Amino acid sequence: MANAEVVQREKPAGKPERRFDAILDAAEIVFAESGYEGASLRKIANLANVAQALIHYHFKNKEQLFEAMVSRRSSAINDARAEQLDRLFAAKGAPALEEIVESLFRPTIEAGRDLEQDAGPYARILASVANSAAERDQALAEKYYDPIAEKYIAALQRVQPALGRADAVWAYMFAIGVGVTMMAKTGRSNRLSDGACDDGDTEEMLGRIVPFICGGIRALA
Amino acid sequence: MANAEVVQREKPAGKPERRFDAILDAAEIVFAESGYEGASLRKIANLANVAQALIHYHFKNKEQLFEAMVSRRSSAINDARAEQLDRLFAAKGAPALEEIVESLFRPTIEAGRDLEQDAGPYARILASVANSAAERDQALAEKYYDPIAEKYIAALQRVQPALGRADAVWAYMFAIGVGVTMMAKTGRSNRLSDGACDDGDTEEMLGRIVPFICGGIRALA
DNA sequence: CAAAACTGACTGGGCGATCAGTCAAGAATT
DNA sequence: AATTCTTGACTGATCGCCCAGTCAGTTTTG
Repeated sequence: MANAEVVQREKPAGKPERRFDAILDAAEIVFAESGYEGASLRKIANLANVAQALIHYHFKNKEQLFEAMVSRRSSAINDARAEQLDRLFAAKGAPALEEIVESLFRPTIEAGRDLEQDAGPYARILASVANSAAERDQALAEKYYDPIAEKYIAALQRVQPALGRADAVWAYMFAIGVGVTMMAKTGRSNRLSDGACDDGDTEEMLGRIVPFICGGIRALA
Repeated sequence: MANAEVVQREKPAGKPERRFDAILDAAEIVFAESGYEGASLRKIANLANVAQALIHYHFKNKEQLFEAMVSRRSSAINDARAEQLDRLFAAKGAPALEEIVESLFRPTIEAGRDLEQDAGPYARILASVANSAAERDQALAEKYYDPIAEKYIAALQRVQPALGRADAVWAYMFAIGVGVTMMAKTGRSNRLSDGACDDGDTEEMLGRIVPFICGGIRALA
């Protein structure tokens, strides 16, 4: 899995929409609500209004469909992250810690905007991949998320020079832990607060997550 | 599901080990490594050296087996938490924030000690339940973890009076987010740090998690 | 000897995957 | 300009497998 390249047929750029993307959109929704094992290719094909065999035609098998879906979203998210990070360091030599942390989460929130109004189902998939010890999920995390993680760890050390390399890694992991859990929007905070803490209100949530994480990082430094 | 009581046969207390617990132990391992959907009763029965039908005899079906497993561990963990929390407030009127946060995590770490040396597979199950939006998982979180959450939210407000109710709920959610992700021990921090940050070394990890979370909470207050 | 613990054989159903084809559309041939 | 050819997109039917759950019957235990 780790070394298996995703073989995707290239799709004609501006051409009249193949069902390729429709399958990925459906996969995102079904995988998000049922998990990898719980999701069935039948449900995905049905939601995409497509014969089940077409999934195998485009993506070979379930595992590669899953990877193609992760690849599509993670590329969009991590490109946006890298761009924001570069811009922050280009504009001023030393951006605020808050700006870096915010640039870590905002692209994930906006990743699902094209499908629906909220952060979308992908955040839940991300949460399950990030928290899973399964070989398949770890391989995906390594392939699609470790490179950007390196950049953020370095960035944290630049703006908080008191932070050792190990502490910067811990800090990054903790930050991802908070972010990923909250983005999954389980509705638990709403329940525990009688509605006062709405995890569907991403702006309000981000307004608490960012200072929390920055406070935590400064405490480590 | 939310209202379905778990019907468990009571087992004779000190009696010669029924296979009841052997099934739960096996379930813990198999559910942890494959998730709810991915786990099969056949694998569990096999690991427990038991006929598959015995699982149905003791637990009725897969869902109730899962709940029984969560119930067993969460009771042990949350009883220990409640006890430590009470002791902290009984000993001195105002315990340190650090002590409260530590009492939140240590029982989870020690929960798997009887099965093997490390925090055990249950932490991974906990992570998947906590981060899942599936109705089944949310119902379990509400039933088995919301009561202790209330206690911790109140405790946080007592030692940090500047913290409003909503902020205390956010703080608790963020703390759980960090803890649950890190306890799942995916090995990602080891990979990102070239071994410097070992998520298997629970003591070292806890030594970073506690100050991080306390720093975050103080930043919110 | 009765009740509880436990088993092996079985069932129906959903699963991922395969395969032989249909179909539309652009390219090549006439 | 009308034709056949080629190719990539797509489908319906089907296969074998593994799943959760059932049940009639056997063993163990108090």
